[in-house]
Amino acid sequence: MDSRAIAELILHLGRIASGDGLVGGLTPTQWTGLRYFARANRFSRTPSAFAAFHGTTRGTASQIIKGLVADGYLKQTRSRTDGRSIRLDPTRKARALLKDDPLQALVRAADALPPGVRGSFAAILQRLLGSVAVQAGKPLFGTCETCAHFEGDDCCQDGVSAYECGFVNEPLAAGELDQLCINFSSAKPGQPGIGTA
Amino acid sequence: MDSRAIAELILHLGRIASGDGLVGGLTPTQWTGLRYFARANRFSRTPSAFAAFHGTTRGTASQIIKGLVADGYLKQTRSRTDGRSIRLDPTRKARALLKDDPLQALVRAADALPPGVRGSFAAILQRLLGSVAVQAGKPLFGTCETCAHFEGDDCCQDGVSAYECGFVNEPLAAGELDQLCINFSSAKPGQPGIGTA
DNA sequence: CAAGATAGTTTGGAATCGCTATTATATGAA
DNA sequence: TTCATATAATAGCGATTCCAAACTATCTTG
Repeated sequence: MDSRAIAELILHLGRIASGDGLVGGLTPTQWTGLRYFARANRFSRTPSAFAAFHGTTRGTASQIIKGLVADGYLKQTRSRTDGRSIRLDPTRKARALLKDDPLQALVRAADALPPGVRGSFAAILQRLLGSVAVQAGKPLFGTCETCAHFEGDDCCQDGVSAYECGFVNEPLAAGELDQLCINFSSAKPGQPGIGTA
Repeated sequence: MDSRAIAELILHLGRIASGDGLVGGLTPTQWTGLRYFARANRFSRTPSAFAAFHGTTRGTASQIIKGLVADGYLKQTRSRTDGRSIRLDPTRKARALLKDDPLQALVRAADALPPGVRGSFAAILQRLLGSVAVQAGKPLFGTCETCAHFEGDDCCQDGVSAYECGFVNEPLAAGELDQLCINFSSAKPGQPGIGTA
């Protein structure tokens, strides 16, 4: 009974926090896209990855992206290794607009929580998301922190490449560790992730 | 930094939990309407109240309701005291359909949380919602439990009407205390509500 | 080189939503 | 009473969104 109230609360909170209609010239879907490309790592800033994240088709994702590119919020770059693939990077204009994100109301509210509470609250949200994603058969996005492919040399970092992704076999910069990745895989049972509660 | 991740998590969780497209013959908005009228108290089951809750216009709310009435999920009743007002009650068919609510995936996930965690988690969600609603200038819906208009005779219940609403001046049945109400008002500072953390 | 898979785009149609009247009822003042 | 204003609900219109399917281009495999 209480669980149902929680589920409806999450839905409702998300709805009224994202704001209706145009805010700062962008529609709610465009805001979602902008937020995604501002938070995804370089392997995940593609139309297909966004479609998977957003739970929609590639066609719809393509339309959303087209609008953002036309308005100068995203810049397209063809991949050198794969001629089909396109990477989308947020422009400076996009970064500036994100300051006026209608979601900021919720961000401020979360910021007012005590630090300790905030951490455990986020962990529970992540847990719920993982459970729902599995039930819905959708891919789960996550960060290196709890990813099974993450190979961090916490003990013996001797040079430039202290961190590496075991999935794409490429070094990772420190700033990339908290970005969203489509290749995320839950840490193996016998080898728990770093920040696991 | 962490707060932003929380905000985006809530948005994302709500989106993928509500399911895309038609589920059980209803669109996501229709599901929202059905859930609302199944959880709102008798003072709040009107088109206007639903519009306020859903953060949309009465026009849009009216359309959503029209579809649900046409499909036999809601029954309209004109108010005896106000000829303009209409109350909408979920039918038995609606109650049955709610068993197949796509949101059940999230409900199950929340149900898997430890009882103690679940309670505090819900309290934090409620707190975030209150904060966001104030910032967005939208009415906050809530239950009698923490409402300033609630007059419960916890100590001296002598007869039939142990509970009463001070806003509409009507007695309340025990089963109505956990329903959503549009007249909700946060408990006064000097007189904290019952379940306040 | 041919066949199939994958990345991305385009198009057409259905549905949704917000805005703006419009109708009906209620309330308050002259 | 009568008029003006406010509120509850609905209807029509235009813009947007979304999905499904078809399509192009590129990569991979046999």
